[in-house]
Amino acid sequence: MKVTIYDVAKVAKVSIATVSKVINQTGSISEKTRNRVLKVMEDLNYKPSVVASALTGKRTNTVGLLIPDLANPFFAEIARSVEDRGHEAGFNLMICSTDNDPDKESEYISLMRRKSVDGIILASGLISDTAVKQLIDHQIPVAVIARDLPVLAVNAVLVDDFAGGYMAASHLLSLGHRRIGVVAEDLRLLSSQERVRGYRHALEEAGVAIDDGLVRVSDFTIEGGRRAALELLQLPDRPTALFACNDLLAIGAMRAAKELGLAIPEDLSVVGFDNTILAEIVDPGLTTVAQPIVNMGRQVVDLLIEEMQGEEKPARRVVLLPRLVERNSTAPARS
Amino acid sequence: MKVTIYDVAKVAKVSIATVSKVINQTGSISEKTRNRVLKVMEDLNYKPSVVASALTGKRTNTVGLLIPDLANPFFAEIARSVEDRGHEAGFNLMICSTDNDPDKESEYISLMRRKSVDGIILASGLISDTAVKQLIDHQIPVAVIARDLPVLAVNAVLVDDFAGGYMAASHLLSLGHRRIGVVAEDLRLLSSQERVRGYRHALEEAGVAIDDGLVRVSDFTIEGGRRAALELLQLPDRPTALFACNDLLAIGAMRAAKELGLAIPEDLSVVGFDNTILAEIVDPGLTTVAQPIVNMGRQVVDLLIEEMQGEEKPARRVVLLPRLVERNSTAPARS
DNA sequence: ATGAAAGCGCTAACAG
DNA sequence: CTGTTAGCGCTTTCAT
Repeated sequence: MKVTIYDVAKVAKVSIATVSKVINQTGSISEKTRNRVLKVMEDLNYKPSVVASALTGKRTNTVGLLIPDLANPFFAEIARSVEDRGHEAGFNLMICSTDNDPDKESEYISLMRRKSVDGIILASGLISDTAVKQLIDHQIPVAVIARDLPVLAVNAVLVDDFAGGYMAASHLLSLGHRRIGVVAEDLRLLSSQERVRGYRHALEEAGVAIDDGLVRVSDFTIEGGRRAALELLQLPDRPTALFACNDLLAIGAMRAAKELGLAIPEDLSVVGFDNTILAEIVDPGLTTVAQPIVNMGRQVVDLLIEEMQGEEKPARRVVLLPRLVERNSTAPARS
Repeated sequence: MKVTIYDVAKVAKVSIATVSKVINQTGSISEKTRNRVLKVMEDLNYKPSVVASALTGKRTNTVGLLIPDLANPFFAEIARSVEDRGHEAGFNLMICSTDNDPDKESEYISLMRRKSVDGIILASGLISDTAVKQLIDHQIPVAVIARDLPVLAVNAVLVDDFAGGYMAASHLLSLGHRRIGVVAEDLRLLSSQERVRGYRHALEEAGVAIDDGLVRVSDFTIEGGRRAALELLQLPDRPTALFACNDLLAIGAMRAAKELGLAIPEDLSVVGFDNTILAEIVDPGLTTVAQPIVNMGRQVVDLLIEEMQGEEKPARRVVLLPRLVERNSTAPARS
């Protein structure tokens, strides 16, 4: 059978309270007793039950992480950085992939509550405001990463998506491109809207007319990016550059170009977003707007921890600046 | 405050036992009472505490997943497939990245026990036999994926690594290559050894002399693969083909080739292992030995579930056959 | 069909 | 410094 605090107490000839105290380093215990208890715990290979201690109101030392898709390198990298920081802070991650499905999101949030996680980190997209509000109302620490929930007072860390879109477009403009297509993610995501807005702003600023036909909405997959790009590239007056709102889409766009016999960057420039490992690996290397993933991971965890410690600070939004990483998928427009 | 079973009982004017019974669909409850209780649970937005119910001996509906690195696409894909199947079966994943560090592995295993997971899936490499044996002794369901622990009676699903290595080498041999280098993973991993053994076997069978200098051990990173390949490619009589024991290493090898001005596949053929998304994305497309990741994920979960249901079947090893996916990184050797 | 009560393993007063 | 005891929220006999 499982060895419990009672077993330890019995063998060490003390009360369970004493054992509890040495486990938690609370109260005051004589050196001698402590060592005896410690030894017995060792001998019996005793592992205090987190479940039991949680029931008395202590932490579970696990936090939930909701992301759209673990198999998507961007989110896998986010998850890893959150995990690392979490490990330092002493907790584990319960990870759930939602596929950006609001039903799954609600289901998982509810599940996390039932499992008494100490907090929840949200990277998944469409979470309904009410679901999040419920968490807040129930005092469950929440922090958001790589997504914005502007209406709610929630701790969040994200990049300036507007600036990112602006940087991408400006880069292409500075290379002389004038017809710049966009392969956007699901526009229900605020971050997507912002990226497109940044793009638009750059164009306006440069005095380039905006052609709404040049913006195509896609899903989150390479295949989706490919299809959207295919449409754009078969337009009568095809764009000479494409801004894809994430690296996966950008790769799909590169595929589309290849199919149509367009060379990158000679015939078509492409810029992505995220700077995942994929951007580094495709050929030609993908010029992309980098999110500081590791840093973002650290920061959400830190925000969450503050919250878990009950500090009643007002919610903060940490907005990091993205950075353009130039590789070889962009070049001057042909004159 | 949190709403408990007592609150529900009070409002519904029944005992907590009755509420418990409607929650768990046990005992027999009149239609009328059931509906009343259900309604109250709804109204109060009551969520039964998994922690409390676990303390009474029921499942936590969470299983631990130990992998080397969540940011590694192969393991991220494994994790996702395990998660999906787990979701169907009603449980969540607690995911831990171990970096193949035995200390972390033990630490995490111990932690999972403290947290009363219902079972553990191991994909991490070096887990000491004693750690696993402890789990088995304590009747904790364990299943292994993509790794072999041959000494122990543990449920496992893995590909035939030997066959995979053999396929990779045979493919290169059939293209006329005779000097075939190997970029191996950490040889403490049985799977690595097997892949190399398969390679050796293919060479022997083909009557090609084996040159141990052609096998370089690396870590799990692109950079490691690059370095190892660089050494191999600078050998006086350099290999015309490379077998890299995973896709990441293969990509490193491709980088090395590029640095040395070698064209792939004209000057150098490269084959990888795993068939992650990376193999599809690099240019040229990487010929690689595919592991049926999704299928593997399903199968471990199913094995684990059998175990959790207490079926005292002897441990099974499901060995799947890998499959060579030919892309454009391999070509006939120059004559 | 329903309820009373004894735990599950641990924590936290409180008493001594 | 150490022990007694009352919960934490739920499950499960066992009565009724």
